[in-house]
Amino acid sequence: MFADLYVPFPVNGSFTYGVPAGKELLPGCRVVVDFSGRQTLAFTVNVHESEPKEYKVKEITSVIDDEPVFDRRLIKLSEEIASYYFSSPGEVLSLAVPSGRKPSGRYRVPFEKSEKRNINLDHDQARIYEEIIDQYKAGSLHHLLFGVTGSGKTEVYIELARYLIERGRSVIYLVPEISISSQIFSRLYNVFGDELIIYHSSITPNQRLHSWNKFLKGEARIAVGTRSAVFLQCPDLGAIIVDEEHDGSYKENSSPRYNARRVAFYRSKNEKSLVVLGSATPSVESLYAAESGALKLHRFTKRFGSSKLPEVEVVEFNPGDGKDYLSSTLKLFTKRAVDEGNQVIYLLNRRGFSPFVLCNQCGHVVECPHCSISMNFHGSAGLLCHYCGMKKKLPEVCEKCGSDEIVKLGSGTQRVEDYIKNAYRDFRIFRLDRDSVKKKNSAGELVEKMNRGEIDLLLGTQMVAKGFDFPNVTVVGILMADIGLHLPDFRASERIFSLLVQVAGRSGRGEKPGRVILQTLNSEHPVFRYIRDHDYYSFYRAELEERKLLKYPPYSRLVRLLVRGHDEERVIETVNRLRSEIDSFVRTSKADITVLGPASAPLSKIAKNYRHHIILKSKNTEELHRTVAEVRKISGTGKIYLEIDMDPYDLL
DNA sequence: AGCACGCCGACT
DNA sequence: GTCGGCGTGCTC
Repeated sequence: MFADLYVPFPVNGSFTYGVPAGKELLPGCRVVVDFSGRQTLAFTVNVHESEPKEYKVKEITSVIDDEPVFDRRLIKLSEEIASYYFSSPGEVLSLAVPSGRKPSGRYRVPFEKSEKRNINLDHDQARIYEEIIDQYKAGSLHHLLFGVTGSGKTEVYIELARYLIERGRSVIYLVPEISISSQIFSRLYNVFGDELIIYHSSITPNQRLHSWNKFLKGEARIAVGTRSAVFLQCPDLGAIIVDEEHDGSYKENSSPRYNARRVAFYRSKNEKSLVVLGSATPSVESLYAAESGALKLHRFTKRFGSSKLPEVEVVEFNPGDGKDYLSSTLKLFTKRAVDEGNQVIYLLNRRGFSPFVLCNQCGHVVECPHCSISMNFHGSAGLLCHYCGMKKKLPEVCEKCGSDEIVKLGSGTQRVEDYIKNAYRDFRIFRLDRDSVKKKNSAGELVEKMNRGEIDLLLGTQMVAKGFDFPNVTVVGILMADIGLHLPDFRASERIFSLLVQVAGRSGRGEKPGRVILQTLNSEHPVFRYIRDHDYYSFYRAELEERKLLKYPPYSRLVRLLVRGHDEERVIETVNRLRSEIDSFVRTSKADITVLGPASAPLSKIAKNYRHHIILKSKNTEELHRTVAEVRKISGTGKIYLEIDMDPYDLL
């Protein structure tokens, strides 16, 4: 017996190994083999009796699974995804299939199970639910739910899932990475109980395998998870729901650089399943697709029940470096809200104390020695690089001129936490950011404390913006709305717009009306006007106009070719060679492709790697693919690496 | 991805 | 004359 295997390396095609005598092996099982001198995991795609003539086969070292953990559908999907993203099927499979060896460990839900709650859809929700079911029966598989924050998309997802599960089908419910701390897990658990599995990166490999198998066998019919849950196997896939579909965390940031949203459409094509995207701020691409008819658009006209959208006030405010972070308007509304027993959320989208440490004499900024990034002051933890994690002590004198006038500029959540604890002495204040979460299970603890009303003011980074549903929050303060708006990236406005709309939407979700105070250095900026007016469409139109002018998505497709390495000269030499290779291919093949660069990437150095990139733009996906396939052999040699990013999320 | 093979420069 | 840089190709 022989087996054709995919190995988790960027190699094309499968490799044939001998099955040990007396061993049973089925396609879909994982094995361990010696591949060019290394013991490696491999994936069985085919078992047969024909011995290869041209080479001598090696024998499989060991078989991991008695029963298959994937089938033909996942093999086909991994081939499609590999070819779209310039990866290999084995690499996709090693990402898709859990790495655990023995399925074990029930996943303990970190929350209490309440009795199953019946959901009553309101008029809007019921209308949209019926619409989707009708269109689904008529053969429309692709849908976009567009509803303001708090309009109750979740209930529609749940009812759709229930409809499909009752008909013996399975449902995958994707959430952004950040929502691990959100309440969606307990909410679904309360509806579906043991029919639900949870699948995200912070459960152990063996737990992942356990959940994978439950879903594979149909013992659980609904799976909620992050990006990689899009690959879960089941007997009959009914739908993939992509909540907060605009979110960047659906895009994988290392090879294979897939976008789970796109994978959902591949699966839909192969398995005839529904795809339901949903957002209060749909990505420009998705709304554009809906307008051109590729997706069915379903609009909620208002918030769920009696709650109204919060009133947004844009306040021109300059914190004047640490003198004051709060405008009098924000202070006023905050105090009033807490006095009335309500809760307040402040967003400050920057961690740490200060993003810059510099010398007042010569202006020298302390940078990470491995990245082209200023180091962030984190109080007693010293200096921290937010890109590579490098830590360093705060220098007592300037590294350059020896002056002892070291100043810290700008402000992050930790510094502002100190400030507001002083400003509101009797408030119970909680900080939520990556640094505070690391310490303890603060996310779960936070949700409980917020629900019990033991927190008056929650301050945090973008983590506070997503997935929380606290009915007593009536005031949201956005402390420095400008942060991130001017990043050199074509999606910068879109990211800030959706972040600010999301956080604004945390306010006034219950009976009481909500208010948002948006503090900015430039209240004239159109993005803030759109947010104030809850006017997604004007934002969208303006953004489309810009994208059209610059031929960015959705008017083109992008590929980013990034060359990186420790030796900058060789990086530049390689990227230049790449460019001339592209030019000559584009010239001879007459491909309709715009080539930008090479240029140093905005983050010109990360973790000792210098980064230079070339951007390809085209309407023609096939020509893009052919061009990249042709030039990728100019890949890194030695310690120079070429990263190919199809449909990049950012260009930083 | 990792590794062996193989071809041209500056050196004990 | 060799050591060693890195470009090329292979791995069942």
